[in-house]
Amino acid sequence: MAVNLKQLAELLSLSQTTVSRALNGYPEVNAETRARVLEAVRETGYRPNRAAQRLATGKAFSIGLVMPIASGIDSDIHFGEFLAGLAEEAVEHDFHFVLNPSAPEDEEATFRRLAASGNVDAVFIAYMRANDPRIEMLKALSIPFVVHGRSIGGPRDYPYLDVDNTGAFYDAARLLMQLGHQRIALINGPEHLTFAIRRKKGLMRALAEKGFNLDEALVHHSAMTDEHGYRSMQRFLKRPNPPTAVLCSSTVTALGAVRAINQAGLVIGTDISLIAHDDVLPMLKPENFSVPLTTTRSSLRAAGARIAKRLIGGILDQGDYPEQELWRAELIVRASTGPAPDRQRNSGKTV
Amino acid sequence: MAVNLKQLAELLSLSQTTVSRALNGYPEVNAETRARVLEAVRETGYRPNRAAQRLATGKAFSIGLVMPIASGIDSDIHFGEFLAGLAEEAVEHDFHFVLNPSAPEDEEATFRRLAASGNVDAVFIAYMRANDPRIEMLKALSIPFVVHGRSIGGPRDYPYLDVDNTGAFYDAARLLMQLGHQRIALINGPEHLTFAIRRKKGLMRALAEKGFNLDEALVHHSAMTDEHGYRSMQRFLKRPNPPTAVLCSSTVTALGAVRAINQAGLVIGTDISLIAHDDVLPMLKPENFSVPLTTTRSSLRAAGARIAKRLIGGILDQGDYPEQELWRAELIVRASTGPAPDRQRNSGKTV
DNA sequence: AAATCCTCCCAAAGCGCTTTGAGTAATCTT
DNA sequence: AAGATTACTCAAAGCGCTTTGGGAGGATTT
Repeated sequence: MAVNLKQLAELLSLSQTTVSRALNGYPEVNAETRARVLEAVRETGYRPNRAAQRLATGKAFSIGLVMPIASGIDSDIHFGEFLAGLAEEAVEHDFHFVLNPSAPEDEEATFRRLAASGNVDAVFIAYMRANDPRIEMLKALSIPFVVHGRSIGGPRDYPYLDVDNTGAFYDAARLLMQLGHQRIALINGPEHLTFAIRRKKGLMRALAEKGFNLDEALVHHSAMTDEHGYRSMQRFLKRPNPPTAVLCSSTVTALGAVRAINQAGLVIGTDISLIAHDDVLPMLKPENFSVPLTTTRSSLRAAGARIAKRLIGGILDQGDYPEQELWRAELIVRASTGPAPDRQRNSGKTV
Repeated sequence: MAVNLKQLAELLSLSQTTVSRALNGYPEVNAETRARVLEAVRETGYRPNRAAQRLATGKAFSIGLVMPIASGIDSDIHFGEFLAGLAEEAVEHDFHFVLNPSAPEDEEATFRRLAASGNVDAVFIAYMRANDPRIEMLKALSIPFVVHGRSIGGPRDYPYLDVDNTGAFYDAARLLMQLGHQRIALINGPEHLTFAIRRKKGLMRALAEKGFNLDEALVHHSAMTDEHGYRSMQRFLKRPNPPTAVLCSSTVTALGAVRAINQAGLVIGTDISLIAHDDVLPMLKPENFSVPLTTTRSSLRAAGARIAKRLIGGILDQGDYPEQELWRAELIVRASTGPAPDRQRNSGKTV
């Protein structure tokens, strides 16, 4: 059924060498010949045998994934979505994964083993922490890698793809402040993860610009679940001087927050404004909330696909990708943001 | 650095053939010689080159995973936990994964491509539905597979690993009924998935044995999130004749249910009993609930590891595993179950 | 003592690709 | 017109393993 290179060469009355070169884009082959080869490939459905390629090139055509299994980092919905993006792109290029569940304390050994095994050409890491030791580790092992996120502190010259979390939450906060909000709460992700640190920073920056300080009591850090969103919001609302607006690190936490707000009898977009970061989770669209959510949007799945693309491009020496990418999140205004209640009354008077 | 077979053979003054046979457990090699080989392997740290093995044997040493990305099936915490088990075992045997995200409508094409690619020796599937078409599909493609769960209807002779969900919830319900409960609610998983169907059946069976009927109003189906657990429980409690006990399909939904119960001012284990199915999620231990939960326990991670073991064993023609396994869940009684309120009053009188 | 059978080991072929090192014909220099 | 380039193409060597088809030597049979 399946043809191999030898048969294909025979069919074309060419040598294997030439066919191989034609396929792999080497320059020393006639354009016309290359076209003939490509045509034959199409007709026969020829697919190079990966095992043979592996053996001949020494490349593994697979990428390593070290899955943190710490109790803090749940392999949650966000991770699954990201993984889907990675896998989508990988499957396209016929790349495999080596999944390595690893407790944080075994991480170094896991990386070492992975690098030594020759089973992967590159690895991917995420869930960056401040001064994350993994970057140095991977550099020392001199195995190509791309990280999703960025460390804070430590080396600066390493390949990453990150969302401009500071910018996203700065933009969001600024919008809220333009609407007159001053007491802005933050339902953030786990405290030690850099994306959460940066989001908080974005909020602080926006506040500082207008001469305000962040009230630490209005910042909660936790895993990004509905439940935590609910509890955090509830606690905010119980305060003597509750916030008039809230930023959520995920539409998942927003779900809980919205519930708490509704339960308190408040109207979103009027009594309280809410902006969530939208990872573009297929089952949780901000436009489907009872009050459509204003969001900072950046697709996790797209990030996964992009990282896979870079990883694979690097392994295949093809395509030229920037080493460091910072994606800007889009601020999309929907109905969950409105003028701050005080100001609303004011403007009512002046009109 | 890394030795290969040739060097190892030279070192031992043996032929590659003999060394290879010694390593792969062929009988025609002297026990003493084999011991020498094994010793040399230990000393040199020899690891066979997987690419070469692939090429020589035609095996891929990797297993395919078709990840459903339907909006109903979130790649949730349960899936991550299962995957960790799979991966743990796979990494042990140096097996790779081919992750295939696929929408349900593309499933067949995905399987077909996967089977034709020769990139995997076997595939794994889960989230069984009633009359699940995938079993026939995989049989037709004659690619080895193991399913997590069981279909209902359709062929019966296929390899699976399942938890006795009917039995688990039967046992749980029976315990409740022995405690005097008669109105038992069920917070179940998605309605179309077979594990949910079976759990409901287990409850019905226990009720029927004592001449009771299941009140359909006391059964809710949904994705197993905290939020859904909360809402379901809340709705149950609002009913004119609320249940005295509830079964939860996951400790995740139990989390929400417990919250709703507390909020209603009821005491778990006294006013209302609760039994949850415990998948042994590391971050959600039933014994850590404010009132430790009575559970039916069966580790998802262990199931993942077991399936990987069977898949790999089958590929390597080693080890003899049963084709069909039905794991019995343990019923572990903790503090969340107690006598039904009515009966409690009665016994109060009689004592 | 010859014939047969094990037991243990080996040389060599082959898996399907990439890559090295040449080689041929056509084109360009001088 | 001879030598130097250029543009294509090829044969063959490997990559590191498994597996086929023997084959030597000792033990067992007849």
